[in-house]
Amino acid sequence: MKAKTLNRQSKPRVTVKDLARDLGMSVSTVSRAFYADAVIAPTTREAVLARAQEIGYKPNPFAQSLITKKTQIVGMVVSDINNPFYPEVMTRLTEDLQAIGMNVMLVAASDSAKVDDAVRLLLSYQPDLVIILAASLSSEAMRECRVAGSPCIFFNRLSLDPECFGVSCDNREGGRRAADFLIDRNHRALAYVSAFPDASTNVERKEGFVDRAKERGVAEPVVIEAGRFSYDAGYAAADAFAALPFRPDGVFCANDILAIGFIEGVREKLGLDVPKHLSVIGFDDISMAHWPSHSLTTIRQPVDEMLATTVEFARALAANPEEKPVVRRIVPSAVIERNTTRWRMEETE
Amino acid sequence: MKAKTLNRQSKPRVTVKDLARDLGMSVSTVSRAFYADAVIAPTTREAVLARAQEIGYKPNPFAQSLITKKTQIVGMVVSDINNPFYPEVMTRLTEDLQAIGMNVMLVAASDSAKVDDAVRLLLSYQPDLVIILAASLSSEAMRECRVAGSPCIFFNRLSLDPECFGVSCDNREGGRRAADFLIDRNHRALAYVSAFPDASTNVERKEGFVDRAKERGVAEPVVIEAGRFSYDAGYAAADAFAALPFRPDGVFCANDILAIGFIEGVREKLGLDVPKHLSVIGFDDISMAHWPSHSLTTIRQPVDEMLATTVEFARALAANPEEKPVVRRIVPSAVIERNTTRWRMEETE
DNA sequence: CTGAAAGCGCTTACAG
DNA sequence: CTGAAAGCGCTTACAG
Repeated sequence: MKAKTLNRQSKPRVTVKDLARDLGMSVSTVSRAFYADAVIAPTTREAVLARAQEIGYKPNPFAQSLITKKTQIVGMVVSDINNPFYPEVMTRLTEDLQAIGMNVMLVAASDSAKVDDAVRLLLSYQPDLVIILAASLSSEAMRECRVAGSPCIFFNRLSLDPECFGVSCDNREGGRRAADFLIDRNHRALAYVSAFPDASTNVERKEGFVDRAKERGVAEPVVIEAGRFSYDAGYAAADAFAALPFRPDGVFCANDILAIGFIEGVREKLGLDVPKHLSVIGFDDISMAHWPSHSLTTIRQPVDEMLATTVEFARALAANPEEKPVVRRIVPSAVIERNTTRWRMEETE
Repeated sequence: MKAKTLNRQSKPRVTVKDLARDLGMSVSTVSRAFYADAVIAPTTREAVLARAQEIGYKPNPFAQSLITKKTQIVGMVVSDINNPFYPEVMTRLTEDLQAIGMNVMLVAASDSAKVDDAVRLLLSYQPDLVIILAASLSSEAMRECRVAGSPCIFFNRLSLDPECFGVSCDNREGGRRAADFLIDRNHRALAYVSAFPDASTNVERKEGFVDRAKERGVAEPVVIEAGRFSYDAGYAAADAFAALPFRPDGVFCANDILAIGFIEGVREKLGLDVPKHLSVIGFDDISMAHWPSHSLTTIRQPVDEMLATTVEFARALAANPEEKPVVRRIVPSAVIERNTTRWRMEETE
């Protein structure tokens, strides 16, 4: 319920009618000029488009979607903004989507409880699809998307729902590579610093890491629960690390920002040096990771491919909302070695 | 020009007609229930709203805006995503706007040349207003906004255009405080690390800093041109710093991310210690600034007030697009002292 | 206070 | 290939 207010005073927009009158054509013909596969004489189309350009006519998207039931709108749901990985993804995705004529309607929610409300608001605009970045959607909210006819794409963090599209990197493989990297360099006491326990990214990275360690015959990595993907959580996790009955020499953190916090916590609070006393690996390769003060060894997300895949899905869904859901996992880079890891001496066990 | 495609298959949405039939009322009456100041019997309204809730009816915003010429959409233009200050602002602003029933349409453009195109696309959705974060709009683009009847609010970085709203902190005052802080602590050789030369934020911070130094009778601060608001620009600026004929002992950087890059450049490349050899002050107080590894002395932006003011403007403009433009500057915090600054010894000059 | 009718700016069968 | 007409889902004078 909103207050009724005066109409906008600005100059009235130019409409199909205006353009049709100007050209001495019917509105139907003018309209057809804007649809690639409409039947219309090429020369007519050209004339219409040229004149439209001149007098600044563009079809009103609201009127269009009223009829076509297509909005060219993609909803984007964001919540975890602590992680610098997302702002970049968000803006690049937006740009790429704009390039194919889709507009992004942004929905933000600090805590996930509010995500559902936000999604509801979003759905009233009938987005052709919704992309979820770093947020989990309640199954209720997902049902609503389905009813509204807006398919979902989960980016990075995946959903259990088989009805949803997904794009992420192969986190399990990333975890395995982290394990191999450390084991190859003689690390034998491994630990995983775990973030949000329900996030697929966290779970898969952990599983890959732990499984591979077992396969290689190394003691099962200990898991430290940091609980979230954030600097503060990593910093706090240093305490749990200190409380361990032994000191791991190789630590894989759920992502970069967590690793950076962890390293600083370990240094400040425990007086330990990385990589002298322990090696630390992150995940993402955010730009901060290569800053000299961090110089973090990490695994790069295949962001370009992930973005391209998402846009591809978006395009397919815009054309046909009934498209069958698929989730694509893209293999990440090998470990990028910087200054938070090093070889361990061979030890007699 | 787009491809024509099949209509969405999903269940048809429930419309006013459905609800009216269900309630045995006219569509006019049903419609009126959703407008606070429409003439309608309170009991009728209640009945309509209750039933709408039950069967999941919500007015179609496209149909609504076709008539009211109001879209409840605010366009948000973003470009400088290197600066961690913006993601937070972006999401908080989005949340706050959602809370008053407005939806955010995001427009991103990596380089400012593309901003204009992006704005054009945005305008086809006739946003009730557009908020510009960290981007400059060409006067051409601003003219288009005016023609389209979408007023602009510049957030943080201001525009010269007197027709635009603006919300920022009092950057000049911030610059003065930085000068006072350093001078009070016996710094006598001051420098300013300048970012994007056209940004009002940069210009005003510099002017405040320089003016205040002069007022206090200290030698005019030297200006180092870093050119952009980014870590890399700050890191690179260390070279220009080294090339100076003397070594400043107090440096004020245009913002935090620049300061962090500068400090690291100075440490890594020149082997200087901050704050031992020189003090450095940033601007913004991004969350990174209080991380132990940076522990940056800085001036906090009054983000809460800036956000509140922006939302207030947005609300006013939604009610009346003819609202007279005003720019509001909010006084920033005093310098927040951390570990990149310290007292200088009294020197004989 | 309520309802019938016109109309917002478009697209799309349907005829020609 | 083009045009006249109906209709998308709403709101809002206008009558009553």
